[in-house]
Amino acid sequence: MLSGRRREMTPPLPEWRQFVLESPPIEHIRDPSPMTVVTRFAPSPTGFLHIGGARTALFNWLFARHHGGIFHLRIEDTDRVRSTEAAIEAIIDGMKWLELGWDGEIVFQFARAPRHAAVVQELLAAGKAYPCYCSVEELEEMRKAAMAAGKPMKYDGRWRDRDPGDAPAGVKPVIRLKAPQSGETVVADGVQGEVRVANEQLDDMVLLRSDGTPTYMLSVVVDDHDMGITHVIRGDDHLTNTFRQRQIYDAMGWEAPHFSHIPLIHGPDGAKLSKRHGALGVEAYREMGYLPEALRNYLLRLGWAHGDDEIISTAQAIEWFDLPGIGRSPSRFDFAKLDNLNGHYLRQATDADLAGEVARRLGRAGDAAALALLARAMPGLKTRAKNLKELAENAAFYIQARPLALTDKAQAMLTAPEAKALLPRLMAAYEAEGEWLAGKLEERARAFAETEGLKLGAVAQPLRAALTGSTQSPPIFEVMEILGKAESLGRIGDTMV
RNA sequence: GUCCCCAUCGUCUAGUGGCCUAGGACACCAGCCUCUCACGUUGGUAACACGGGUUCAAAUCCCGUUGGGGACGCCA
Repeated sequence: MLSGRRREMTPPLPEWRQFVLESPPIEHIRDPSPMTVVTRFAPSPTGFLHIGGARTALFNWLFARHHGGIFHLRIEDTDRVRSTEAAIEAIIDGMKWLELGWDGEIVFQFARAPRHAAVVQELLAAGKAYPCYCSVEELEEMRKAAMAAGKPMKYDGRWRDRDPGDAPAGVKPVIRLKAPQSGETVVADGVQGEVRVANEQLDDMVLLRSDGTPTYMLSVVVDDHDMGITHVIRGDDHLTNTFRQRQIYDAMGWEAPHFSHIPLIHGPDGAKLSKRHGALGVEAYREMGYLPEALRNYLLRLGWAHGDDEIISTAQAIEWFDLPGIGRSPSRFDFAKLDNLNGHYLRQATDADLAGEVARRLGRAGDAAALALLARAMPGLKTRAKNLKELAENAAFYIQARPLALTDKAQAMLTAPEAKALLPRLMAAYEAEGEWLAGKLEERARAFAETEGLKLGAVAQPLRAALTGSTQSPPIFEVMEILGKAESLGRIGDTMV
């Protein structure tokens, strides 16, 4: 494993750069203890950390934490064209926001390319790999012909046993694995069970590109082996890749890790997740006002179950998480359920934390007075919002400067003759109030309504419009207490000009 | 085209042959609470894709059909 000592020696560079500088690419970092569970999350930095990746990361993290093991983050940046630093940062920010901490330094796959190439040299020396000089045109023809003939689309192995002397001049070969041509390859999957495929279906995969860089198929195997990964938990889309990877493990005589392929997440329409529905980066969920603990709980329940339990704290999840609990069928992303869960965690959050978040969203981060006011208002506010964005919108009236902006409905209510007649007298009654407490204020409103021959609602609604600028708000007498006498009377007065 | 995987209420799921006239949660509908909107609470609608087997007994096991998904790159 990666040692803690190395971390202390690292220069003050961005955390995610450290491994690149510190790690000698050709080095075995296999954990000496075979009993320790080691998992990893290995995204490719070609985009943000999307929701499916976040769930994969969560499962790996939970599994490692459950077993007191190690969880690594590995950036699969071997595609130099599509990998970007912005994507790397987005992934790291996403992991941090979700509070999925990794152990050791981040492993950058591209930095280990020399090690990957060295493994291929071993394979070549052992006669388990060979150079192939096929052109992309030839390959394309092969695929077309195979499809037309109703056969699997694969490379036909024409350079497998050919004399290297036949090599066309000036062509750099790729290196392919000399894969078994008969029999079958079996994978015992932790989720899908035993899965097998006939080796005739598989072709001799490319290990090293003609420019000498390793392919994904090779890199994952070498890195997972070198990092001592014991359990690979990843998306279902890798299930068929596993057969090929298995062949590399076998060729090297390495023990393969235990695989678990979790079903993919689909959009609400059952189709592949697109940007239209859930395939947003986790930062988009943060922006929408979802809490990391809510998202974790939601993602956990999407594809994993522990009986009828729905609300599962992270501590509880670590205690309970296991492979048998993972479902085998794909699931759809459902914002309604996420909203419900988020509402739950929102109500659970402390008023101070919420006030801070709201103040930030309203551009009043450092405003101590606003913070204090919001914190006091939070109990009434947090049952009425399902996310932080909504919470901030609903809280805005508390800290807005007079005169208040009014919604159309509030405006209509205040311009109605009944209200115009009512408010001045009600205001006069409140000016006499000495104890500015919700209970007292309500008593006074009730008494006032009775003498006027009105229902309480007929008094409370205009009051609400005047004090909050809206027809919906927390209990209005609670609002008055929090706002204070001066501000309350001021707002009522504003409606009479 | 070839191979692989999947299939319980609208959605997430419980269920590992009898405890299931299928349970929970979200959503939805109705009631209660109530100064609005929420929260909370009570109740309700709603599913084992289809067809064959195996068995005394099948949502659960087997086969097929249909439907969905995934993989077949010198992408990851």
